Amino acid sequence: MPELPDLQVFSKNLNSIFAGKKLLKIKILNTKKIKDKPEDLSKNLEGNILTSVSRTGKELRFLFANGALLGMHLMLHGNLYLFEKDNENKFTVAELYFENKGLALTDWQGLANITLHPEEKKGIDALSNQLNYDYLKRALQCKAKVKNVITNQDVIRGIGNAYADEILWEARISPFSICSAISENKIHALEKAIKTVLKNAEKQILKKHPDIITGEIRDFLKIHTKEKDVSPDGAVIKADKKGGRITYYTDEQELFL
DNA sequence: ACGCGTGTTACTGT
DNA sequence: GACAGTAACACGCG
Repeated sequence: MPELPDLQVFSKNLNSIFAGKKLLKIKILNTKKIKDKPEDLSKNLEGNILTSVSRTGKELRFLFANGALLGMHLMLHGNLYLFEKDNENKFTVAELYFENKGLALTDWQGLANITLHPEEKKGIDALSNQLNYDYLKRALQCKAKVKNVITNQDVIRGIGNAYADEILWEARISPFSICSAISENKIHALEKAIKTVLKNAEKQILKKHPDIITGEIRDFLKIHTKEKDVSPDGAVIKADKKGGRITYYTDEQELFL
């Protein structure tokens, strides 16, 4: 369920809890989406000290002192739970037993997963300094719709359906705009909106739920919510649904064709 | 009760 | 090839 700002907070909190601790055991309970063999995971990770937990795109990364890197993706429904001795959570995909506490990854669909040594993806993280005007300008040299491009993880990593709507409203760009038609001013606005929307969301989440490591907080979203009928400036919020995914937008957003 | 909802991949269609 | 759209994954929640 979570998007980048949630994951950013989770990674900080997981880092506080587990960095410097030794992983005693890793157990895989659902192998459906896990390509690594359980014995390979054990061999590479068990007995090693966790150096840090970080986030890149929508992926969490557990770096160990021996250089091993474990990627974790929560997908739509992944949840993380701490446990003391025994994990009793339903739909557990994997369990990590650290010396101080256990961490369980659950997902009723079984789609959340972990990957040993995840490959470097080609997209740039949404909060990276490399995501500047020049990069966006180049990325937008195409005929696709802007929302499809900014949620394409091969272009920008970390922006999902909900925050894409928030960002495009903040930049006052219609999600249906054709990328190559977007003005330079609006590309600058888009760059700024990506940073401000995501960073502000992280701040809001930290303020209300400083210790959170799972779930999603989005009660501060301005546009992508069915709770609201109008934008902060009073424009009617419209919804466009396709394939079970909803795009929320208003006529305040300039449409480039 | 039943519609919703976040991500990714694989596939079809234009 | 470029781009859009949809199903599948199979539950809890209100």
